Amino acid sequence: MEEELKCTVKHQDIIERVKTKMPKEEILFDIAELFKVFGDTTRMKIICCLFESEMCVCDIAELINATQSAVSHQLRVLKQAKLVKYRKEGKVVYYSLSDRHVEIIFNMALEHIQEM
Amino acid sequence: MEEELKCTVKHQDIIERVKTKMPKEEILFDIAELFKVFGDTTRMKIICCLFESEMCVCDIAELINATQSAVSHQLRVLKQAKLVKYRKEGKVVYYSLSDRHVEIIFNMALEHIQEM
DNA sequence: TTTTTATATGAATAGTTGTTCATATATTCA
DNA sequence: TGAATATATGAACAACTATTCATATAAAAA
Repeated sequence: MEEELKCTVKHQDIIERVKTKMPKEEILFDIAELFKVFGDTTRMKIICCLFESEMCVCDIAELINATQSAVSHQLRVLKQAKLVKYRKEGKVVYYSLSDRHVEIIFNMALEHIQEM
Repeated sequence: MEEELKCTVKHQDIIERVKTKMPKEEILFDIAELFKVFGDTTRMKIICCLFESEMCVCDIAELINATQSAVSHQLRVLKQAKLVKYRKEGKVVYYSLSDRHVEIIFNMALEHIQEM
């Protein structure tokens, strides 16, 4: 790891400054994990469904044209990331977004995409 | 795909409404691709370095404790996603963020993380 | 109680991705 | 020109991930 690096540029002042301002390793990891969850088309579609209203699993599956199983697996990922919450009504489970951040983050990305 | 789905809940009114408001497949794909780029710790670290100032490859490598090769590969990914730009000065290449959206998206995620 | 329906989940598999290693390219310096 | 330095890149490999298939669970309906 060190041996391979022969570069000697090292703007030491900048390096020091950045080092102090850089978020902790653990926070960077968590943020990357969060973005990883957004980084899948199926999950992105599910999230978009939920912008409108809460929705049950089989409606989501129909809407995004995926199997019930695939949707259920991905909802679990979203649930673990605390991006969605759910309520049960008999045998039907209704999912919804857990907070407004999701939509804000989505819109920022959309804006970035559309400017390119 | 269809045969496995026996669910018959189908709130047809909601399905129709969501269908019309849902962004196009292609846009959702692009957004997911963008988030995928954010969804890696190494790239996240590189991005954080660049919040402060432009920086050359070997300084980034030293700062985040990664090999020159790994950093270079990931800078390529960031470049393809148009998240970073670069300028050459002799044999040294200085990378910087291509726009302010990156920081906004990052901060939204940070906020979300810290509320959980 | 048996059947049907809605959802969840484990295992297997195929596809993707990040790192490393070796090497290529390009620029500077002696 | 030749050596050293900064960066880029292709190939190989290991690790991870999303889907499918089969099946489990749980609630409702018959």
